[in-house]
Amino acid sequence: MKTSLKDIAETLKLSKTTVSWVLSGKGDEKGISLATQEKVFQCAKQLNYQPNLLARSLNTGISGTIGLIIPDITDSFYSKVARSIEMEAEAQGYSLMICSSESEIERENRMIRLFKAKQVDGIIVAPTKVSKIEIQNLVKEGYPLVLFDRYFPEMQTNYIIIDNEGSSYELVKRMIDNGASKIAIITTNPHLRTMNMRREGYARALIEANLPVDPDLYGEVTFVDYEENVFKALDQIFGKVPDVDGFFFTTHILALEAFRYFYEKGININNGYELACIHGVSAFRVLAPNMNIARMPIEEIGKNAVRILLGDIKYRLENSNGKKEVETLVLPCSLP
Amino acid sequence: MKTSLKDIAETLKLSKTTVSWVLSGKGDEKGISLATQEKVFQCAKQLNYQPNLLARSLNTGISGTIGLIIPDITDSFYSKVARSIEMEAEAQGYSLMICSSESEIERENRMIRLFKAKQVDGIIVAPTKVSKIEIQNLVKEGYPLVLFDRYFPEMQTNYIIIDNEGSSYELVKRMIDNGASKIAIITTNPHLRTMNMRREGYARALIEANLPVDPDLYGEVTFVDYEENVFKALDQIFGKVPDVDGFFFTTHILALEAFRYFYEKGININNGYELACIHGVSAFRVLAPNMNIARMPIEEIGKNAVRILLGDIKYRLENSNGKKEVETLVLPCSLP
DNA sequence: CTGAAAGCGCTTACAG
DNA sequence: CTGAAAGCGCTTACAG
Repeated sequence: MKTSLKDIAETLKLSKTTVSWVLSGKGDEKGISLATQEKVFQCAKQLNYQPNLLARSLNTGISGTIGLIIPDITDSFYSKVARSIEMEAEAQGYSLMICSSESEIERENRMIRLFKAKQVDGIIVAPTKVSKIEIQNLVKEGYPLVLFDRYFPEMQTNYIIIDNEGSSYELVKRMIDNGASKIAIITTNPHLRTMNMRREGYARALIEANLPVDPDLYGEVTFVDYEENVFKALDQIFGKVPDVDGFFFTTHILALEAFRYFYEKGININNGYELACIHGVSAFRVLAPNMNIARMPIEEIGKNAVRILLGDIKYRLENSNGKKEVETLVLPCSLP
Repeated sequence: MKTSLKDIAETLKLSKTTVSWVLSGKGDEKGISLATQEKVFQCAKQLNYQPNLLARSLNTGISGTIGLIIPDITDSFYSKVARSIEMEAEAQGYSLMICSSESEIERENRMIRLFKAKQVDGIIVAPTKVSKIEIQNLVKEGYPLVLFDRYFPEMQTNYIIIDNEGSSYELVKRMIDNGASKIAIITTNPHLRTMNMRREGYARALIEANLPVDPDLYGEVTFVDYEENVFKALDQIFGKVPDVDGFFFTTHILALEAFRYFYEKGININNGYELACIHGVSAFRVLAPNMNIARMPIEEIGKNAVRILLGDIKYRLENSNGKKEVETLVLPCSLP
């Protein structure tokens, strides 16, 4: 049913070699007569020939596919980066396989193994918490790899992160400049370096302004059941510091939940409070038009991830197994 | 560097056949001695053998991969369905390739061709407006295919949609029951059957309640630059019908934009207005806690899409080229 | 200007 | 109980 090179070769009484060369655009280079080339193209079109990319990949060792693993495809940050990566990869002639790890370490490891088995040329991953085993294997094998959003300082890998500390610092500084002095931080997953840095930026801004880093203004929320836990954390903060006058949210998810809290408690958060959040979603334009938002450089992340990965892939092709030195990028957020 | 079946066979002085059988779990069935099996497993583990799935697929004609094409991966509806499909596919032993068509017909066609070239076993697609050529080809070839969200009545395909007319009717009925009588509809892409059905449901509810279907309450927004166009549509409606008392949004995207409008104009939409929307996003819980929302049966869509697709795939394997009759599903939304 | 042959890494009748 | 061989659909030296 499906037509193959062989079918074309047989109908035209040519060799598969010739057909393959013509179809892959090497006709002129290989000095194949225009007449023959024309015949081949004609026949291919007529039989509706579609090359079997699997066979090609098996032969060349190049799949033309890169793998992307993100914690959650429904998270607006990750899905936007995914789109950016898809567009960039496509522009470079690569296709993309996307998988969610669901923040489960075992899923992440499984996905990496799957990608390798499917012979993807390289992998981009926003690693989940403590993910290690398979990422370590990738590093050991010199498999083209780019991490983003999170990274492991003890591992020699390419990575792209945002300037978590600096962005947080700038956000909190703006809140202070606008008059806030009792600024709470609502954060999660403190074991993540990412979150640590955000907390540090927050603290630096406070200290610089001679404000205390008050533990009573620290709201930490476990990620499971975060809906409920955001409420608890806010209850506590309002209990201990009733005149709190600012909130710094380390993620948009926490902020959205907090807005639900404010709404339910009848707190008009857009009046008398300073707000800040890392990463913005469209609902914020309505919910809190004045919130200070550090906008993620989505396009930059996507473009650079693909660029670095393809660089590694190319390098590896040319210097079999040679290991290129890693590239690390700390991108600034755009601030108000 | 990478170990293959051959490497194991050679180190163990066995044939590739034996090794392949053992590793694919057919050792007992083929009567291979436990001693040999043990040796093979040992060696595979030691050499860190990972089968090349490309080679297997080329041989068996089964890639174990299904392709998914959605208009926009950053849209919360589509990304949630994507996640549901990914989970369900994985549970069935399939992996998933996701691509966005970006609502561009040429991209969609290209993606379908790519999927075929990569030999995916079947394709799930939420088609874009007028997409046809390649989908028609798929149908003609009997390629396993499931459409969702949108479909083409003139084509014999599996599809899963929600009950657009019924859900819209129910939503508008609730608004009327709650006292609204001048209900505007804000909609887009009127050439889509989906949107047409939603408008028809809206009209039926009005007519049933002896309310006029007032053209002045009809707000149609082109999808490009919809931000701006939502504002224009609302301006017009308020201009012509100042005492409008309800808004039915046919998509969450339009509603979000409208909330921005209400906010900017200082209209307290949660007071004196009835609201309804097809598909809910988390921000609505804060922006409009009383809005009537028809919740999409995300899990149902995902599960059924995979079930139907795998059914087709299996059927086709067993009856080469036989065409199974198509399955069409109209799922209800859950209503308030 | 064109072709025969080997090989990518698997699986699977067929044979003993 | 195990193996030699063909084949999936390509690409690419090598040869003429």
